[in-house]
Formats: sequence, structure tokens, C-alpha cells
Amino acid sequence: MRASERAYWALREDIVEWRLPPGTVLAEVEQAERLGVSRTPLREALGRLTAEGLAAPHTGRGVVVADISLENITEIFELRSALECQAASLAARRGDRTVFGKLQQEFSSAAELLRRDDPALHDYYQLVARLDSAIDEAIRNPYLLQALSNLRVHLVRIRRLAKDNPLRLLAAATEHANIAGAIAAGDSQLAAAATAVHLHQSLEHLKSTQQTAERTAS
Amino acid sequence: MRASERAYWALREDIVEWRLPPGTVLAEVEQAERLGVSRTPLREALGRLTAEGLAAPHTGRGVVVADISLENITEIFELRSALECQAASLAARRGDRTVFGKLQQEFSSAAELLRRDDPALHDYYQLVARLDSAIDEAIRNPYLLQALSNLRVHLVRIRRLAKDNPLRLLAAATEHANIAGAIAAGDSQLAAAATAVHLHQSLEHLKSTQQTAERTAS
DNA sequence: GTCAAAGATCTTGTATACATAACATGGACT
DNA sequence: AGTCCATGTTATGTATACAAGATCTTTGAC
Repeated sequence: MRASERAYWALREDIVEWRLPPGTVLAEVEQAERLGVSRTPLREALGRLTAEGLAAPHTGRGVVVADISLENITEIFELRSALECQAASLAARRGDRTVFGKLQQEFSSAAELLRRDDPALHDYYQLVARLDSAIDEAIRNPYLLQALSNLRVHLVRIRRLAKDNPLRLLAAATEHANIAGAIAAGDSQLAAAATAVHLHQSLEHLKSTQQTAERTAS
Repeated sequence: MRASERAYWALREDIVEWRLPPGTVLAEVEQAERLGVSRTPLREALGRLTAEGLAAPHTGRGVVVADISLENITEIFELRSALECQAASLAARRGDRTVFGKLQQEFSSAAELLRRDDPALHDYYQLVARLDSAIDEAIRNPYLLQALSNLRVHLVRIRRLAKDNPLRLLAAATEHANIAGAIAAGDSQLAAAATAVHLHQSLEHLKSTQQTAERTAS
């Protein structure tokens, strides 16, 4: 693997997992030494991170880890809504119905996954990832796919903020089942609507947990 | 201005203006010498172009100017529709109504601009650019804005393919007036709908001219 | 004549040295 | 005492040298 790739993924992980909190200055020599690469590939990594919005240029000198706040989250969801509703709509028109039919059933019985003794909820999140992948494949649109990928970086970063409680996850599973069902039925309008509902609920949940966290902190 | 910036904008212009046609290999030394910079800043420029989708990595060896076909155009418009409808919708909710009211009036009297003896239609295109800018400002959403910016690079590249005829431009002006009007009225649903109509018509026009061009070429 | 293998050559990937610009610090002047 | 300028320091921006990998060519054998 190339040094620039290693540096990129290492930094990306560090940012997404909040090991490098927002505002951290990413000095070239410092990070290059830390990651064991030279400045040239590290600069390439910083460039990619900046283009993705995980890092932001600092006045004149260097880059810092991009900030992310509750306001940002609302903005991210406005973009997410546009992209994912379109994606669901296209998937309903072009996707393989059997694939999404199967996913719908899996989500319908997801309560079992959530009852398992796995604090990381690995199986459940993998099911969600499979739905995302299925949609990605179904839309057959590299431009939309790239926009979704760019967005997901930020979503992963947010997920760390979300205190997933069992009730919300159960509701989310139902919403996901609805999305998969609409796609399986080839109903593009319903697929978009189901996605809009899901995203609205997710954002509301995020907002409330975030406010709770702020009250707790103060 | 930094050398990497110069190289980036020079290459971007060359690609967008079709001076570097799709498939052209962008060899580092060759382009570095041509643009009068060293390989380091040129690599940075190539990285940005690749991230934007104007260039694509070539198997093992360097990058080439990204291809763009009629199929791509349809895909680009699927993304465009998602982003611009959302943008129009948000602008209707948050924008300054007087600004868009004025733009609506200007588009309503745009027939005059189109009648002028300017083959480049500079004034008209500048009016369109002003509407875009007004929407960009009104949405107050940096994430959506960035997605729109990424998209517009490809749209500029496409515009070169479009043989704008006066009838289409006149119709487009009316469609733009409708969009501006809906935003000015604060009607987010109508703004999104008007945008969808405009994009649909634009794509249909592009498709027909493209097919004509293909028949002419063969 | 064709296929394969080895080497030459060209291109990219990385490291480092140098140039340049920005910030900080200290001193002098107002 | 505060501000402005100069100088030193540090970080970024650029160039170039070197390393590694890939492709193409050439040569040999079947």
C-alpha cells in the first residue's frame, strides 16, 4: 500500500473516531513523523481530507480538523435527504426486487438482532450497511454514488455522537424495512417518502440526544 | 498565486474547454513542463482534479481526462435534480424575497438580452449565474453548496456540447423566471417543482441536440 | 513465425533539501 | 505604556534527486 494512502486512512480514522478532535492543527512535520511517512505523501493525504471537508484550511498556515456542531448536523441532513431520497427513488426503478424483498424481511425481524448481547450491535449495523450497499449498486449512477460517499464520511463521524437507545433502533429497523419494501415494490415515490421519514426521525433523535448531552455537560 | 493553484486552474480550464479531450493521458513531467511548474504542485493539481471526477486514475499509470458521454449526462442530471431541487426548496424558505423578485423580473424580460448581437450571450449567462449565486447564498448550507460546486464543474463541461438555440434559451428564461418567482413567493414545493421542470427540459434538449450531433458526425 | 522472458526505459511514488512566507518576539520610537 | 517595525524562527510551498514499479522492446528459443 502506498504511503499516501496509509497516511490518508490513518488520519481519516483518527478524525472520524474523534481521536483528533475538531480544531486540532494538523502540522505536516508532526503528522508525518507520527505516521512514519515523509511530508510529500502526507500533504497528499491532507489535500484529500480537506477536499472531503474533514479538514479545513487554517488562516494562511496549515489545516485543522474541521469543526462539526449541531447546526452542521442539520445541514448535513439537508444534503443527505436530497441524495438518499433520490437514491431510494432510483433504486426502486432499477433495483433487483428480490434483493430488497429479502432485506425487507431481515429488517422486519431485526428485533432479534437488537436483543442479542452485543453492545456494538455489529450484526445490526452490518444489515444497515448491506441495505446501503444494495442501494448503491441499484442506482447505477457513479456521480450520485460519489456524492453519497463524500457525505457518508461525515455521517460516520456523527454516529459517534449518537447515543443509540434500543427503542430508537427498533423504530429505525421498521423504517428501514419500509424503505426496502418500497424499493422491492418498485414504488419510487414511496421509497423516497419512506427515506424522508427515516431521515427526519433520525435527525430528531440526534437533536434530542445532543441537547440532553449539552444539558448534562453544563 | 501558488504554483499548484495555477496548475490546477490551467488544467481544469483545459479539460472543461475540451482542449484536453477525454482519454488524454496527463503525464506528470509532460504537463509540469507545459505549465511551467515542478512535479510536486502538479501532482497536487492532478489529485484535486481526480477527486472532482474531471480526471480518472488510469490502470497503474497516471491519470487520464475523464470520459463523458450522453449516458453520463443523464446520470449527472439525476444528481443535479436532487441537489438543485433541494437548493431551490431551501432558498424559498430562507432567501431574501426581494432579491429573487428582482431576478424574476429580469428573467421575464430576458428576451431582450437574447435579441442582442452577442454570440456568446454574455449578459444572459451572467444573469443565470446571478440566480445560481443568489440560491447558493440563500440556502446557507456549506455541505449542499460544496456538492453543488462539485457538480457544476461537470455541467460547465457539458455546456460546451449544448448547441443553444434561441428558442430553447427563451423557454429556459421563462423556466428560470418561474423558479425565481417561486422562491420569491416563499413556496418551497413550487420552487422544487419549477426546478425539476427546468432540468427535465434542459436534459431533453441536450439529448436531442446530442443525437443530432451524432447523426451529423456519422 | 510466435511466444516468452529478461532487460531497458519511462513513469510514478517518496524523501529531502531549499525557498518563501507567516507568525512571534523583542526593541526602539512616539 | 503602547504601537510599529525589524529580525529570527518555524511552517508551508516548491524543486529535485532517488527508488520502485510497470510497460515496452528486444532477443532467444521452440
